[in-house]
Amino acid sequence: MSSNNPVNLRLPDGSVRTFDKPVTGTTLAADIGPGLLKAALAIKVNGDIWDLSREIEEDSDVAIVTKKDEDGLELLRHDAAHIMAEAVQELFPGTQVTIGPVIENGFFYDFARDKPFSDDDLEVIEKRMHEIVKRNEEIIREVWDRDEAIAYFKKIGEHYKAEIITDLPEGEVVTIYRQGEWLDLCRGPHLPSTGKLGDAFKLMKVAGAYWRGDSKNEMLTRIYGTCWTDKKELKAYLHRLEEAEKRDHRKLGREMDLFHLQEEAQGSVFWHPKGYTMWLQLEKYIRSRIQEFDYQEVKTPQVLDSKFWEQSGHWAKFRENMFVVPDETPSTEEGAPIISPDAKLMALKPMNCPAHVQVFKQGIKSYRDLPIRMAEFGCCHRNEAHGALHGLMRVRQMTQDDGHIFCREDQITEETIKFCELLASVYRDLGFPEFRVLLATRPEKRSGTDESWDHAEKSLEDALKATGLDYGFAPGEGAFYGPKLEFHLNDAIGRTWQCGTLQLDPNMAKNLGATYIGEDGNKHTPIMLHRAVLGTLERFLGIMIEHYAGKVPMWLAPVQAVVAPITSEAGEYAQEVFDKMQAAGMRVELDLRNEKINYKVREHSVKKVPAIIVVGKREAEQGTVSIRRIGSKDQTVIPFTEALEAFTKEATMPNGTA
RNA sequence: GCUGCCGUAGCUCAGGGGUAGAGCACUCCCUUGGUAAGGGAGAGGCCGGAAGUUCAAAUCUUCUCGGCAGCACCA
Repeated sequence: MSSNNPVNLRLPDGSVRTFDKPVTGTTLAADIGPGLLKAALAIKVNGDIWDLSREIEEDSDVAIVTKKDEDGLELLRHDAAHIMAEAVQELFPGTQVTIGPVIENGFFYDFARDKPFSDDDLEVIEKRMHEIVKRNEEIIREVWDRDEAIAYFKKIGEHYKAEIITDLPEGEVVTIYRQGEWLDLCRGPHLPSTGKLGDAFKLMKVAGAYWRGDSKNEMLTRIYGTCWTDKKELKAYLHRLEEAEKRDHRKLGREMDLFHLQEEAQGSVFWHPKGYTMWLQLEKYIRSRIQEFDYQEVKTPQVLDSKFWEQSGHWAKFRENMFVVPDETPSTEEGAPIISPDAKLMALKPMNCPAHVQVFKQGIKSYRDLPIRMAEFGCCHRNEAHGALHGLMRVRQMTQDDGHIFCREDQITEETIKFCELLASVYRDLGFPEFRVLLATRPEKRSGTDESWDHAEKSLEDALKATGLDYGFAPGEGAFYGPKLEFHLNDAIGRTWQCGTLQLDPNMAKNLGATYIGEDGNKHTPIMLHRAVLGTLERFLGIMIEHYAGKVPMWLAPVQAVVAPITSEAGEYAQEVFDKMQAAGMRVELDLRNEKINYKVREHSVKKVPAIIVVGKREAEQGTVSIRRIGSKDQTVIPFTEALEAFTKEATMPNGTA
């Protein structure tokens, strides 16, 4: 078998096969067996995924990639994007292609076209994709000269592609993939032919997306698709999506009668009694937690003079997100403008920090006073873009579980560790043992010098390292006054939302003239740590509703139990049970309606009441209750006194507060 | 804010150039029924708003407001 230039390929099981040159992934797969040759999508060479047709020149560790591998699925999705692009360009000549990456569960491709695609186009495109798969076009990798490639794409009117190649780092190999008549610039790797994609894909939706993610650039039209290894998985995915939609907090909010939104107060929540009960419970819990961590709660003004915001830097960096309020008596004169053009301006606070600095500034502070941990359930208003609003997750009026830690430079690490400790234990208590941490660095629009940012970013990262948490980066995502840690949680359909945050701010206290007297007797500017554990009560409740699909823990549930007699015969006993539970401090309802027990059970189940307590003649005679828990079809019959004890225990907050 | 889609009773949705329908919810009546919808009767909308085309518009056109998804922005 060996010859002058043999290539040794070592398989994952450790066995080595030797081939004469030229050798490719296809050679290897064919050598192993016809079944694998058919299933092969690509080959992993020393950890990198290569096309099957690419020649392997040296001895390597290899593995054939099939659909069953995670890498294989990614290949399928990537090729689905390419095949979609081919279909689009066949059907809509003149459309330019830009980028088409793999994303979670699928792929997308951004196109430039005068008229954006509509939902109706998707069907046609999808049909053509299936045809391209049937054609089973061979996919061929070619290495092109950079300048030739640029010239070529310019010539055929693909200006975005030409721009992409132009911006490739020097020395990067320009590879082109050909499938049938069509070709695209791509790093690869790809399947050997379009037929390997199969039919487990579906185009999902059209959306606009800015070229290079910048709203100053032109908007492209993006087509999203999903792609799986087989139809069964595709179906399962679509089913999962449907199920997730049932957990949408906006839907559950209506069904459970928690809150509503209406256009006269866009982005601001009307909390109903039940929703506000949850709010109050959560607030009570977090309040007791911050007390435990030595925070002092304050309450500061809602409307402040614009000159105040000028000082804080908000006027320059944040004004477009602020609600401005004229400080003037509105004119009642017919036809006259309500507010004169030279009215003095105030603004609703978008953040609590400048107000907290004012509290700090009252009286002289010593270094011995630090750290000062000031907390506020601060109601803030931000004029968010219409398109950004989203149920409870993104609102215009929000209540943060805000806090500012005024500390010395040398206290940053300890305070960061303490905060992360608090946050992690709160998240654990609330059902989120896992969360994502990101370090967000300096944005384009910022105040403060580069030196102060260098320093702030470094000390925040050092402090973060000291917490031992795993973290990633969010470049350019910091607040305008400082870098921040972001703590993210997911909603029902996997979108991630920033909840908790810790922001290191070396600038604001200085801008607002806050100082303390140091050990040396001189004035120093305190460091401010802006921090929120939940982030906002609105968003966090939204996340919790989705996380628990409405079936929140009993301590948080607006109605903890419903007592439902089977017939009026047990009405008196039901009343007695109800009274005792209420007297024990539980949020309980009594359902005496003349309805069948089936009907009552169904209704309270839909409302996600944690416990339905059914009582009939038997229970009345024996002093028991029949308990049906939400999410279960079983019932347990136990003595009422026992049940009450268990319920009161369960209704206790995670940290033991009643 | 940008792109696409959508906007009919409280909710979910059907209809579609000749002045509007279903199920659930609501009100009343019958039913006292053992763990996710018992039966009957009734009330409720002028079809997001404005303008236009037409003998005639919820149905077509334009504009506008709002919702949803994505993008951008952000807790």
